[in-house]
Amino acid sequence: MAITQPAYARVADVLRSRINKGEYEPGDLLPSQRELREEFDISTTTAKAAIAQLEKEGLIYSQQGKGVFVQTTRELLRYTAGRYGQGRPPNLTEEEQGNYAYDVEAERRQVEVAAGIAERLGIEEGERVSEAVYTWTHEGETVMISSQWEPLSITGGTPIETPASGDRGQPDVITRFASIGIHVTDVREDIRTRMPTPDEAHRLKINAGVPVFHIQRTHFAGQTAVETAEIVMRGDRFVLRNEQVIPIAQ
Amino acid sequence: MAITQPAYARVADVLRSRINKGEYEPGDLLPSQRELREEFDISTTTAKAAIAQLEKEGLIYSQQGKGVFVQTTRELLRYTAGRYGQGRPPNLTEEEQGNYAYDVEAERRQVEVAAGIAERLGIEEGERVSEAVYTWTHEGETVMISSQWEPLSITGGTPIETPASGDRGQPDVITRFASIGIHVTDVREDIRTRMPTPDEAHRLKINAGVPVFHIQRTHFAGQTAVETAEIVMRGDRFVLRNEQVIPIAQ
DNA sequence: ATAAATTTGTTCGTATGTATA
DNA sequence: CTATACATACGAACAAATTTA
Repeated sequence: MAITQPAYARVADVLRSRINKGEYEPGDLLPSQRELREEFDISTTTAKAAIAQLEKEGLIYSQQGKGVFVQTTRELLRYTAGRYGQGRPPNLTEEEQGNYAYDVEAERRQVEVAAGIAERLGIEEGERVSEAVYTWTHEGETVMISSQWEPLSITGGTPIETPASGDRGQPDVITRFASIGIHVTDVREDIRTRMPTPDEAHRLKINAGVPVFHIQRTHFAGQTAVETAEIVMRGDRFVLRNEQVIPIAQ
Repeated sequence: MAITQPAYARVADVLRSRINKGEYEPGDLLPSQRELREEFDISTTTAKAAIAQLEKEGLIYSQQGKGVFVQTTRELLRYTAGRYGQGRPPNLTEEEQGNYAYDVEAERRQVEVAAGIAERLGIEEGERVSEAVYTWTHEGETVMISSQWEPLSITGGTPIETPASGDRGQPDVITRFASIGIHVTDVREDIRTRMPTPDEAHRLKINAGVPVFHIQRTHFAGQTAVETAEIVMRGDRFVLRNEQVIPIAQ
């Protein structure tokens, strides 16, 4: 039971319902602050507060000099779990295949491992690891950034010492390690969601009100961690899909 | 190359670095707006802008009359994919087991199915379905809300016509359907992240700057969808974990 | 190509309301 | 009851980005 709603909330409600009814479609320009002042007989401050409210909800975003727009949420499909690093899922339509056409830029170096990563790899802090930083773009848009670490005690001196990008730009950890006789038995992923850091928001050109997926992934060969990665994905461009086949007998 | 940073951004940077350095810990009270005005020689507006910036990043939240606090991010572990509806994962520590102690409140009714849900169930809009709405609480805190639909053309007249909550409050779809001779073969989940709607923010008592996981799950028996659900989880309380076992032979 | 107009971004100051200690 | 804290709201001015004339 709201006693009396603040003016900015009332204006936000009206705009939100217009968006939900489709009066303003994704990408459309919303009324300017001046128009809101006149239509609702409110001050600049209140108009800005209404805009800020809908920005926090991720419904709209504003651009200086241009105006306020309804968020677009073009989604790419991405498979989680066993699908990571194993290329595209099977049986995709042509349109879906386009969604898997990434461009990847990579930077690779050898460094001393930081504490948190060392723990995930089960090695001592300061040990040498290969580090690779990837930037994934789709249709000119940066949609994902990731970092990857592998202990040089495992890959050092082998042909896979330097992490490589596969055909589709997707570094296939399992195949790479298999090539030196190490068979990955498990992949674990912890998936979180949060708002981007200022740096991430800048690199991913994320609009206000858009969260990110943050995935920590580790490949295991038996009890030994052979690779771990941090993956940050735009929350408005990805759907993580899990498909699990249930064994027939209980 | 930032030419000159706005005053509010500079203040936000200082506060953010204090939080990251641990000078303010989760739950701690930050300086009041009056103190910020004095410390940084800024106006009310600028102090509020700095606070708003860090709220958008999900680092802090404010409470009228009390002050501004560093966000706490107590996490519950939750398994995705095949784990849904199959109880707790095995081999949990005592602490982790506590994380699975949910209380569930359920409302159940029979309704005519809406368009979107009908499509996912592969039935006609307006067909009769059972609908169940669950509210999941953990230590007195609402952490998840979900809705579940099953076609009455499948379950109507059977002992499982009314969706039931299992031992741990987790309705076990696979076991329930098995009891009437229907064997679930696949579970599909599409996982999205977004900011909560005002209604969700209210029901989940979510602080500013905290996104939610939004999961659409469907259970299939062969080609037939037998159940579908919408699940909304607090993004600051859940980690979705995937563990995938890789077959030995390629 | 330039200038003017439009729009959002930043910042100031002030006043009042509401929740909490 | 009082003081403190954040929330809401008004008005004004200038800056920065963009569009329009």
